[in-house]
Amino acid sequence: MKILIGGAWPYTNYKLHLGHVAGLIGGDLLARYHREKGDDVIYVSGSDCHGTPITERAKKENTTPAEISERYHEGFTKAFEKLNFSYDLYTKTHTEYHAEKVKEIIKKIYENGAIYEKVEPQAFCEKCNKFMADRELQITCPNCGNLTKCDSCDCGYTPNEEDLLNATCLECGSKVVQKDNKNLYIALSKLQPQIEEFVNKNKNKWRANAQNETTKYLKEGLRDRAITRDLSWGIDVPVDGYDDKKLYVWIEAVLGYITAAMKVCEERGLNWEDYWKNPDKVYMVHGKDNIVFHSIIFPGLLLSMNDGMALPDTIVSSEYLNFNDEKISKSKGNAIPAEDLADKFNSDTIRFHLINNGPEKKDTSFNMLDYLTTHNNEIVNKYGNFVNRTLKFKGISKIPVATMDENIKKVIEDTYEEVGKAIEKLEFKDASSKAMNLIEIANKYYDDEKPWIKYKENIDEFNNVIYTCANLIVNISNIMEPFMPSASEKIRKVFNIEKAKWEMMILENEVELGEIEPLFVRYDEKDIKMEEKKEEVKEPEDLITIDYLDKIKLKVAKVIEAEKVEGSEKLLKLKVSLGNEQRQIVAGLQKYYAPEELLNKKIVIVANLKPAKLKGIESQGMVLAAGDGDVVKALVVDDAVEDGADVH
RNA sequence: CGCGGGGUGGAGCAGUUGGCAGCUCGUCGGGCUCAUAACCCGAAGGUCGUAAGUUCGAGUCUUACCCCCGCAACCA
Repeated sequence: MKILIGGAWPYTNYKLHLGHVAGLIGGDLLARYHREKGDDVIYVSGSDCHGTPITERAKKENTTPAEISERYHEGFTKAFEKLNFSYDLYTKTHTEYHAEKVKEIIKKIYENGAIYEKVEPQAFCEKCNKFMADRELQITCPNCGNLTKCDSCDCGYTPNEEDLLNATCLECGSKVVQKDNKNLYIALSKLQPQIEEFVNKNKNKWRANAQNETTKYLKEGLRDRAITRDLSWGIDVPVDGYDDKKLYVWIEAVLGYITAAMKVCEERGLNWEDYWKNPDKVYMVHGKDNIVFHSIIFPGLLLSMNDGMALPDTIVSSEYLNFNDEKISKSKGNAIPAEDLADKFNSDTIRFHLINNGPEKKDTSFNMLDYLTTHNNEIVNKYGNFVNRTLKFKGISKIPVATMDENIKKVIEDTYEEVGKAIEKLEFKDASSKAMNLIEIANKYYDDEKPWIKYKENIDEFNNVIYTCANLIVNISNIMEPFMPSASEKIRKVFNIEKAKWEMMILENEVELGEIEPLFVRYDEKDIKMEEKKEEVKEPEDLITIDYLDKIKLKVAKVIEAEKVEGSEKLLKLKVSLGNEQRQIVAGLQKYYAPEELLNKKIVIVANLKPAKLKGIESQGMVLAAGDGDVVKALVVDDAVEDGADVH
């Protein structure tokens, strides 16, 4: 069987966190399972490097989008390695190869007539000389009165077209104008019947959330979507007249499933078309926020290629993993970087815990204490200990070949079947529980047979029991391979087994037992206490993240008026110019400056500090100053710097 | 009346087409000594968010309400 598995491409503007892993681990589970079955698997993914958020981030950090995305791409790669993801290729969208292949595909779709040009008025900032996306604009929300980005307001209001007429550029603050802009659109509306047919055909193979979400969009009727953006960071548009634009990230990122598979095939001397045009199964593994891109946009592109491409028949979309019952978000500071956790704890048990407690059908919550419980009480105690009590049985140095218990043999066979079935039904939690169940049965068998008594009273019976237990271990390692690959590998080493297989394995030769290391090491509650504390504090007091720094908007302001505040010994009232706006600021500088001393100086202010009233006078910012005691001086900037300039 | 997901023993969850309410952890009691104080057995503990309805029978279907969470499409 030819199996294609595509894991979602994580976006390179933040570290890979446990939420991502919880959604993606299913892909690795499927890949390892199918490989054990002897299927021909191509499992790919990569980092999504392009798009607006990365560009914005780069600007703020005064670096290049390439630097930002590369930094995170490296982190992602390491995190996946540490968690034993078995991608055939983990690449990124910012490669020559991907760009070239994407351009070929888009060109083909354009030539097929499924991509067309449309001219529409769009917000344009004359000062920045560019077209603006909604998220790059701001307005005063007509609903709550606060300043907000134009894609949506915190109060829940979504600005409409009329509201946007008054929008200002988030970057320079000037009012935007409407100007005709041309973009390429993909004609999804025409594909409605084909996509509906595709969805209906595969409905029962998808996770329920994917079915629901997709049906919702289909019900509303598919809309054509722009596939180009006014950006400088991304993949060039392979159509004349679009030199100043790039392809929309989602369009090119999903094509990564194809380009990465092409690359794998190229390296292995295979024909990629054998896979993408005639696979037995195509799995797409991602979180619920990615559903429509995989269930509508990507199939839309595949159909538009009009080239016999297969469609993703199995959509494995997970819900969200929360942390301590809160949504994982970087602003809350509770996004545990996957790499850090993998460094400090056991990657196998992290995998197992995330699968066994994963957000399969609804959001679930992760916390360190639960993880510790899974690690110690489930895996160390049951799995680790079963292996240990068999292989380190006092007094024996080898496992003899004897007679296997028939009941146990049957149970093992059933477990292969049931766990396999559950995995194929995408019920990974159930699969993990059933696999674990075999280990519980193994421990029970051990206790029932009492080998420590048989060892003294009946050596033949003892040999049968210990041989049966050894066979249990070997088969458990096969069944657990998709969940906990490192432990399985350790077991294979002891038994000189080359490869995990999804089938009954019976030992044919006696096994010499050398120095056996424990499969897992127990953690103390103290180990995680440290972790939890650190996470709760979010960041140590003296270290802030770059994200935090981004929140503080520092600007250069020219003092145009300065006077003492009536009835105050400390305060000065200043009027400052930020170029396009003026502000009133009350600062505690009277002791250190005569008002006229400050006039015309260029100082630095915190521009987004919540306004406060001091002595009844509103202060719309804060002056930065240095020193304490008798010497305090405002930060003065060179005259060459423009009023209102960002400080970074 | 924007859309969606969810509320099941102390905790985390499973309950497919309605048919005596299950699993893991934790708690309590007992057993064992091969093993990483691990393993095995037994027990306690739930009026399945609330109210009404359909049905011989509802956690499972219908309606209303309460509470929690997520998403509102040029945002990955």
